[in-house]
Amino acid sequence: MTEKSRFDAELNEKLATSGFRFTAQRRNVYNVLVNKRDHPTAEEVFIRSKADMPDISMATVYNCLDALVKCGLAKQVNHDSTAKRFCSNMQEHCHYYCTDCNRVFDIDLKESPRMPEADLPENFKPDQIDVAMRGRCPDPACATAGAKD
Amino acid sequence: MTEKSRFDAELNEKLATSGFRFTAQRRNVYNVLVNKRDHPTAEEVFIRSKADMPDISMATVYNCLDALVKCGLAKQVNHDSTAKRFCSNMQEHCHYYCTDCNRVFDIDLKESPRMPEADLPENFKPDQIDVAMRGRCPDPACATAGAKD
DNA sequence: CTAGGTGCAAAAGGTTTGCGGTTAA
DNA sequence: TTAACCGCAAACCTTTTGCACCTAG
Repeated sequence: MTEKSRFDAELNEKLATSGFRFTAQRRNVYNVLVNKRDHPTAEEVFIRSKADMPDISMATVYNCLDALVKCGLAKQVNHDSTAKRFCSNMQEHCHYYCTDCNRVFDIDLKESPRMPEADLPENFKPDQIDVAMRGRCPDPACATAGAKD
Repeated sequence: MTEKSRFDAELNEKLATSGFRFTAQRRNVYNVLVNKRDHPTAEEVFIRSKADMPDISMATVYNCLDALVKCGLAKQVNHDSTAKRFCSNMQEHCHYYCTDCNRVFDIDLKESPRMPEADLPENFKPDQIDVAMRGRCPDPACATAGAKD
């Protein structure tokens, strides 16, 4: 099986499991997310998708992103900004938001984030714990940006 | 000093420190945030503010919320939904998002969230770590909502 | 064949901006 | 006195929706 057909087969299976059809647009959008994992906004996905598929529409990009989130191939990332961003890294990780350049970085975790039972009021039982960090990133332009604040 | 004038004095000082003026609208908006700490959206703040100040405008509510965030009296909370929410609890705490009723709960932390140096790539130095949890809240309508999913 | 997906255009949130008048300091 | 702030309305940006056509299964 070629690399390309394996990509398609895996995407197809995940989509089908959640009752979604496999379409060229969904493959294209998923491909965009996987190829450059920089947490693009829907608009950025739209622009990149048009490179391979000039007639794709914004509404379809939203539809595709929604389907990918629902079938477990992508996650929404909620930044401070208004537009939602998308992440195709489904491994356990957390996000580092650069307060200077606004980029979002994936940070792998060596241990799962834990929330001691003792800290939780009775009957709060989280399914999921997200850790987000804010600070400057190592890019020299940001790391040395102190003066301009 | 009465309770009311102490509230005003503290607000005034925080605003002044960041170069903002003390206005009746800002007092009103801050009062709304402090009185009911349920993480309202800008629109909800607008509605509640109008109870005491019927002529306040939406643009002013945004301006006031922005000033309060900038002078350290409130924080933005980024939910999954589109509208930003606001939190006047400035103590270290984390947020629990009920996946059923969408309410946001403050959870106090007994120890600070920590991120072992070892987990961070070189030169990432977070100023702030946010922990968010998702799951059902203890409200009976949510806690027993499994069937309808 | 047909339910689900697509493209388009219009509408619906949510937030920001420009401007003339008002006000805190 | 005057820079900052207010209210209003229009603009802007992001996301959703309605509809006629198309296509995967």
